[in-house]
Amino acid sequence: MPDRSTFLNHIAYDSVIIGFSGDKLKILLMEYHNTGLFALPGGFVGVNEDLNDAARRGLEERTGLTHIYLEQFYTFGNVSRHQPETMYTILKANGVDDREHWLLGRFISVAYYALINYKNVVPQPDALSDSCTWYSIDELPELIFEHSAIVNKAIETLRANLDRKLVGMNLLPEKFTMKDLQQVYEAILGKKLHRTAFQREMLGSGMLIRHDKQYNGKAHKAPFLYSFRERTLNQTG
Amino acid sequence: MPDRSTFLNHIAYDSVIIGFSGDKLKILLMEYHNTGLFALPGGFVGVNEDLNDAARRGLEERTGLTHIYLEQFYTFGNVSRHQPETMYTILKANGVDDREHWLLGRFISVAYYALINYKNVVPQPDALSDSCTWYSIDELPELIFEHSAIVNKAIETLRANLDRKLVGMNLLPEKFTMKDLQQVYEAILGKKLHRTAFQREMLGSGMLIRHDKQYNGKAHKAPFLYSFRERTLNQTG
DNA sequence: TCATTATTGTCTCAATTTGTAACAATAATA
DNA sequence: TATTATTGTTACAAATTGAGACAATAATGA
Repeated sequence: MPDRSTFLNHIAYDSVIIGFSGDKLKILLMEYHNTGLFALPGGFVGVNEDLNDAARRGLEERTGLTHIYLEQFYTFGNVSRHQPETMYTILKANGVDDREHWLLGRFISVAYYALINYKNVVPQPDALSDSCTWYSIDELPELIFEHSAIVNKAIETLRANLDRKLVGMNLLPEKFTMKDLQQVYEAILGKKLHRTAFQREMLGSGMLIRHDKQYNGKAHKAPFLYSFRERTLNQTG
Repeated sequence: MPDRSTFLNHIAYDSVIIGFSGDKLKILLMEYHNTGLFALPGGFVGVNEDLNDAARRGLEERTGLTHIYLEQFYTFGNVSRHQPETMYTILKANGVDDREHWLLGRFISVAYYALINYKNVVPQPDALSDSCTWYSIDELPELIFEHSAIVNKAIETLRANLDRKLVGMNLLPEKFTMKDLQQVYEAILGKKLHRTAFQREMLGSGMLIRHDKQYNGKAHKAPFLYSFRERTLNQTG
């Protein structure tokens, strides 16, 4: 249980951890013990810890991965977010019955999104929650606080940032086909793209390296595998 | 002097208030009494106040304007930002000699930028400062905390958002010439644009309304005045 | 009154980029 | 060996962009 004296009061962070599988974006959600309440993974900022470091630490604790694309995108601070009853339910379900607990106060939440290759991840529930699982972006359960709004704004931001190239490379494995890459773009933009124009643009950008072909046992021409020329990570700050 | 009990501890906001005059971007800075210290205008969040409302309230107090384009763009929370000695200097210069004052604690700062027509503004110093003045973006004095980094990131964000059209309309008066508009774009992008291509793009976008000509007494063809088709304001949140 | 000056609005044309389709290449299969 | 389902490349029209030419003015001043 987080201790009041080691964290900055009134400040939290929440992370929208985004993965990609086949054709859909997925998000990591936590479910709290015996409550049926779902939330984004998040945490608090140590009194001697940089804000962005705190978010990164929390992400590592949750996913076990250390070098991850993480970007701060907005800070949520509406009074209506403050739902002490909900938080009290969670605390009580964890054996903490304290009406004066510091977590019942009002918190401002700094929101981040992370992009990861979801096959590499074994989600780790924290002390308060009993599951930490991937959910498809279009089949999310109801979330506590204003976490649904946070997810929506994360997707919106991701869309707007797609052209800055950093996105695809963090959602795919080291090597991938042109079709894989196009599916990532389509999942983010929510629309179909023209195959040959997409291929031309990607090849023309010079950001891809072509490798051997991938023989996948299907009855048609085998696609090339590609990787990104340089991995750019740790965009926080 | 802000009171501890009426504001959320550890949380502040700072605003980069951007105006445009002729050919340069300008920023509002405050100078604290008898200290020679410069800072961005900022403030704190009331215990029952939405974060974005707090920033807007502070902006109104500072400029006297009520309908202003205001956008949250990043939250700064590095430990190195915490400089209690600097804050103590400011407090002491204002007659507050209290080593335990709440403002000496560590603060996370949510940063906003605002776009305004700077001719409409009469800057209002607050209780702690004795001047609140426009400075050219390329002639800023040294700023306290990490306020210089905040300014840089604001300009960077503004540049990235320029294509979303909302920018120019908030930096110019109701009616303006095509040249005025081009100068705003050039000041933000930091580079010259091709006159006729710019004109074609702006006219083609359909976002401008053409009005009468402006006879400015110069020995050449008089330019048309334009206005934006719809004013879009209050983008916070 | 009339040429001069500085700037504006429009037009033209080439260069580049984009949208769309055609087509040949090729792994596996029957 | 023909068939099938893709993939990589090429081709070409359509649209956009870059850069300049040029005519249309407001004021000035001879």
